Amino acid sequence: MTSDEKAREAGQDFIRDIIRADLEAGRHKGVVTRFPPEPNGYLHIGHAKSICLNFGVAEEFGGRCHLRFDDTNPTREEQEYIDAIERDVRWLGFDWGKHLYHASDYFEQLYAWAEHLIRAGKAYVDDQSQEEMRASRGTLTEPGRNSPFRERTVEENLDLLRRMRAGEFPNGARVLRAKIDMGAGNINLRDPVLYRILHASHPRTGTAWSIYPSYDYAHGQSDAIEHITHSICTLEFEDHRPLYDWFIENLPVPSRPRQYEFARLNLTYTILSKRVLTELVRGGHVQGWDDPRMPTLAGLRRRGVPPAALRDFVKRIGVAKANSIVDMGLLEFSVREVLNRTALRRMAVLRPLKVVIENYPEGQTEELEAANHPDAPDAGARRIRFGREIFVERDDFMENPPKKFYRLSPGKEVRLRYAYFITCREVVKNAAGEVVELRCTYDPATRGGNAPDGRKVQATIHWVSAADSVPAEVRIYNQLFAKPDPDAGNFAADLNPNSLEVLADARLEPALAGDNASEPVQFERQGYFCRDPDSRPGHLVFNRTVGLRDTWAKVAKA
RNA sequence: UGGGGAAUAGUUCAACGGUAGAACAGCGGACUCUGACUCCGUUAAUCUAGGUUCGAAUCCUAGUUCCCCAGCCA
Repeated sequence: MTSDEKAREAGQDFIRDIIRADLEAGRHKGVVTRFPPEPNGYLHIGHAKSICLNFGVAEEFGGRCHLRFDDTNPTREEQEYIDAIERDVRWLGFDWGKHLYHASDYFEQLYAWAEHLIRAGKAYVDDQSQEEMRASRGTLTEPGRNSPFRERTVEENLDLLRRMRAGEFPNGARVLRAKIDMGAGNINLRDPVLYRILHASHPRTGTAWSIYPSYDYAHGQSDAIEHITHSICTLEFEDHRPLYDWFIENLPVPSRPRQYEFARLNLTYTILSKRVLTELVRGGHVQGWDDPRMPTLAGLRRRGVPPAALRDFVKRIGVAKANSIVDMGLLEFSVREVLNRTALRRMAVLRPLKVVIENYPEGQTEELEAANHPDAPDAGARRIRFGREIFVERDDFMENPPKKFYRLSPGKEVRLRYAYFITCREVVKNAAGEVVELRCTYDPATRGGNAPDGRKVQATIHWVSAADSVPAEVRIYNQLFAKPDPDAGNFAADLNPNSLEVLADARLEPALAGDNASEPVQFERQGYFCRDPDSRPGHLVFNRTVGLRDTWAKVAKA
């Protein structure tokens, strides 16, 4: 596909409309975007929306997208996060090529521009304490007051800034502020801070600096240095745009980027806030950043969500300026959509119920053929061993079934997938009255699953051989939060106590012990699963990525 | 009560003065060796009130509701 074709196929959101118009008007030769994470946490699905937008737009319009770390605050940034972010962006399917940058790459230039602003009388060093600054900033409805240090001479400001840089003052002693308008309705324009003193070691610049630029001061100028054409960010930065523009207009920057804002992603039953996700990890509410219940890319990956599903999801939700909350069900749809096409089929019994086939000769076994993917003959088939004793799913048997229950019950005949028709003859219970075993008979004429006499069964159920299946632990994940709109301010109260369900006694068909560990599989009639890295020889662990759509569950509930 | 934004089916997004459309969800049906997949059908929306216009979701006016901003976080 040529880039013209790609551009035509590009989505129809307002960002792409703007870019299309800019290109047609000749305002830019090409489009350059950037994804600018701060390395203070792991990326989550909300970032995936931004990554797909920035990299997607660049690709569609034949431009490029930079990965730039917004590493201006060494007190909360770590190398671990830098590594994780690079890994996650790559995993999502995007490549920044040689365009890996850091705001810290520009510290020297940013500093030079700070002196430039001082010389132009547009910045000054303020000695007020943090409390004094807060008090003089005014409120949402009242204007602020000018700092008593606002009219220092250029020489004094230059001297103080240089000594700030040299590390002569303790943290918090002074800041460099832009001289804009303490009476502005937009609080971001009330002499914002450009530099603060931070005696902290930076992952990249070490202890070379004792002052660090603020986001507002660093971001736009970094964009300009990289010749970013469209600087796409989220809605909360909308009222920073006048400040973004002020710096660009008052500094001799090499290009003229423009900022555009879109609504960040919100998803039901989860919280997309780095602060909350960090607390979930640090507070031990989850096992780590890659806990499969986490909406982090690392968590989704471990859960078995394919990157293609995330990209599909992002395409479906669109890009707009209205705050919204996307139904988690839509993500699940995208996951099933991709996995249904790609995942090989296997049989696994999550909650085993033993079945003895009374008329099947003792000691005899045989091999039956099962398709790896019924809709994709190219995927081939594997052979599975059948014998006198098998396991079926407990949920597939009911002693006193309601009318619409098609599966096994006393006297009822069903098909064992790829095997035989069996009929339930007897129910064996323990002293507590619990069903512990089913005695069934099979029809040898139905080998492979078809009756020569053409008779039908209402249900086909999955099974595994008792002798040949392998034990496994299966982890079922439910929503991390019990409410569709958990309170980020008090998230612990809304946690779902049943977000993790461990099934310790599952039985898998043996192929699953040998299959390529990273491949997703469908456990027939149940859902999509993947092997968890916790697996060890002799102890397999599988994660449920997402269940199959379950119409029966709805019928049963009604 | 300052500044900045946003309001269209249950949800998310289109429609850019000319028949309000899609996806997901829902409902009904067909098919089926997965109660899956697939296919068919179907319910369902322009925040309110005025105005401009032959014609308004779209333009104007007034209002309503919701979101963001008072870090030396990003």
